[in-house]
Amino acid sequence: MTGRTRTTKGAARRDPVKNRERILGAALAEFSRHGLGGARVDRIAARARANKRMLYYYFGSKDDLFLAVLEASYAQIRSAERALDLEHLDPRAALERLVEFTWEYLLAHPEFTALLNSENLHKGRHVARSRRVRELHSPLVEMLRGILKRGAQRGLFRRGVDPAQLYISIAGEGYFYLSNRYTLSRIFGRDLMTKAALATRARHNRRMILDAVRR
Amino acid sequence: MTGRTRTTKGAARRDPVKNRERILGAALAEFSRHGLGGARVDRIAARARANKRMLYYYFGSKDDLFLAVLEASYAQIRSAERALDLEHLDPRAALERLVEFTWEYLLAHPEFTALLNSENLHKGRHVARSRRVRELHSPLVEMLRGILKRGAQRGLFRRGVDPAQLYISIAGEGYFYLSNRYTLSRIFGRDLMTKAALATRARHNRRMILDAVRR
Amino acid sequence: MTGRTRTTKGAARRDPVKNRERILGAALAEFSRHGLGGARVDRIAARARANKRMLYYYFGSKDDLFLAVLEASYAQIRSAERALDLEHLDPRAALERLVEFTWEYLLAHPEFTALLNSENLHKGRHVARSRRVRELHSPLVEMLRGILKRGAQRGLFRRGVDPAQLYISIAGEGYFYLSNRYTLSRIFGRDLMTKAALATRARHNRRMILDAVRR
Amino acid sequence: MTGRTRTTKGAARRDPVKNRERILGAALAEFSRHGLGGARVDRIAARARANKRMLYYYFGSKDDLFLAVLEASYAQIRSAERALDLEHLDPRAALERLVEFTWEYLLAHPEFTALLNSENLHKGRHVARSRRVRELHSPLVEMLRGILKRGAQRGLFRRGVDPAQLYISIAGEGYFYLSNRYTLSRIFGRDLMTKAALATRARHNRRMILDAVRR
DNA sequence: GATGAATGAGGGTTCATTCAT
DNA sequence: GATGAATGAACCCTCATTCAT
Repeated sequence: MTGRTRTTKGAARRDPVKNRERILGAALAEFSRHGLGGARVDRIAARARANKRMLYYYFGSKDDLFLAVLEASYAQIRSAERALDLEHLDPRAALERLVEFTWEYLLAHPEFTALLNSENLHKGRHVARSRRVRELHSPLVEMLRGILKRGAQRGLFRRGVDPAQLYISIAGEGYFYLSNRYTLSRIFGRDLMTKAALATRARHNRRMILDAVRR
Repeated sequence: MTGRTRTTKGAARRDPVKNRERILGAALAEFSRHGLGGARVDRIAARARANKRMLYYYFGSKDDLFLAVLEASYAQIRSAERALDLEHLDPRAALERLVEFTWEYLLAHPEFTALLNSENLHKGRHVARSRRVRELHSPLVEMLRGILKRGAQRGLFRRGVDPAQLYISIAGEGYFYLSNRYTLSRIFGRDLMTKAALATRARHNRRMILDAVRR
Repeated sequence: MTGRTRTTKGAARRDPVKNRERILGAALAEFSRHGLGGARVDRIAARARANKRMLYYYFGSKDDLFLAVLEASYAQIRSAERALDLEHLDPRAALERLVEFTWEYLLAHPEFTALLNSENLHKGRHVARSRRVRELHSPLVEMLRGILKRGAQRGLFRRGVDPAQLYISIAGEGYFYLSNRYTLSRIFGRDLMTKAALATRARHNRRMILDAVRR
Repeated sequence: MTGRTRTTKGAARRDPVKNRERILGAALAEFSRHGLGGARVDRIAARARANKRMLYYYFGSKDDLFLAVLEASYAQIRSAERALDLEHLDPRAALERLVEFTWEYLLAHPEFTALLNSENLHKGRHVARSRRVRELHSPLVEMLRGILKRGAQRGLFRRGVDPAQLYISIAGEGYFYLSNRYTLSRIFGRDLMTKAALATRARHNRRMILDAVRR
């Protein structure tokens, strides 16, 4: 008999924080792989090495869990965006960096795209009740506003570009290509996800956005 | 055949073609509303005023039905694309028309977007086994190639624009905005689907694409 | 345009007798492979290259079809039994021949065994309503009676052997071995259906029966 | 633990062992009555006063449940066989006892016969994947071997009788008669299951087997 | 005789969730 | 905090059968 009276079985027991996090991670994987409708509570619990009951204990319901996953995903991308340090770059370089960041984030986080598609399929009914998501507006729009302003002042960019519209274009360039990777690859008859194809697309994106602000 | 009465109970009986079509239409609605995983076979049957068994009689399985819906949707947009008559327009007008068409099609057919998202969530496993989808490549790429060529010859456009990449950008501009309408509206704190917002976006799209080919 | 106005498609159409027979043969295969409960009307129709409706046209129902199959199977074995010509053999040889015939028939017609098992699972409810089956009593019992009598008269066999009981033993020797071939092979850990194993069993059967009538 | 009341609704709740056993018992009844194909999961659940879901919780699938039933049935007969105490009996009495036991077991447990028929109809595909069934070989063969040896040593039985073949004959004598009780009764035109008929058959069996080992 | 289309009931199975401990 | 056992509704699919032609 040691001081431990309880035998744990692999997963960290009696560590609520880690348990919660493991469930959240498992849920992210499941929801992004199968969508909200196709996700299975059992699989989430199994993947998290947690009791199914715990899932309800921590999150209340499948829908609430989905929202929690969404919020965590938004928080993560916002955090990454905030880490961008563009002020010291010249406007063109800053804009390029922003385009690259967006592309690379979507490329590295296909779960995020999948999650957004699920949420929009359900008419945004989860984010609608989330104050947190509402507050997690992207800092990129404001960053863009600053870059555009600096660029215009220096005569590099044309005036009158709407940073919100441009932000949507920046995201859209990557989003459509990456989210629809399978159908597009099938229709074009070639793999859009090869290294070469991705590099080509990244170049195209940069050019598209820079051309959009050209004088 | 005279006008003999028919004892039907709502749906047109003994009209296989129409019954099949009704099922397909109901399935399109259901799949685009709830995704593949969330779609319910019972609801499709009910909406089609058909016996649930008929659905399997005609299509074999839920997955096969989903593929049939996808194929029909692709066929429809391809048909609409083919109806575009751009050769007689000057290159700039032709390009604008093409951008407008794409935007308007996505706007008018949100089911198509939803369907594509579902299919890509499932890694394109349905289109992968469809020869028909493979053959239904968009004529827009070739149209674009022609427009770009004419524009370059006349000195209106720069040379070297890849029509496939540009096609993806044209689609992407509208796709991201419309597909993510709910989350974006929530995050921006304003309705992106008002008449005014849509008009603004349409203008932005046209300009983006025209700027991309500018010399 | 030839004299034929109707195009047939493989199966002999407009030949009711053959169609009926093909259905019966397909049903025999299906029922013996899957049992009454596991048999599928669709598979029978497909195997018979017949329209499913025809099956009902000819036989009325799945149960009636099962009975028809049973009756045909009984008729066939009775016919084979009747073809046995044992009168001119000496009693021992006649008895051996009868044992061999029974063993070989069961070995060659596993469907018959399967059918009987199905029918007995259902408490004989099909044969109960069949006058034909009632009338198709085996001639073997009478043959046996004759053989036993001749053998006893010649002092070869003991008196008082009940031909009905002996008939059941003759059948039982083979039936249990062959009907339970899979479970027995599994439990004994060896294949009971090899040529050698079958020969050994056949020898054993003959000896068992001859020993049973020994003085 | 005091005598606190429990709110159950008929079946003993929260007693996994008993619930599992009740399901197994209900499944045995259903499978032996209707065969594997004809058995209904709903009926099993109803008979077990259990939720249909529990059946899958405990056994995984209908097929797995069928195997569990088979294994339990084999275990039961093996246990009964093992309880036979034949060593102290003289060889002839021991052999008679063994024949009687087999006959009486089959007579008392028609479900076992029905189960075996079902399993063999399906080509033994369940027992094939069961290690447990493989290990549950009958002790009767070894018992028989001992009896035959003792009998031969005392000059009561002939030498060279194969205990495995004889075991199959012992079982076969009863199996065919009892398993085919309905068809045989119909064909013979008399009830084979009356007390008198059964006694006659039991006598016949004993004699058959004893004659088979006679010198 | 023969056919494709249609049907309602029910098949086995799985769902998200909650109970009792 | 944590767990195995339990639940009813609903899932996709298939059944034997019949309709209209």
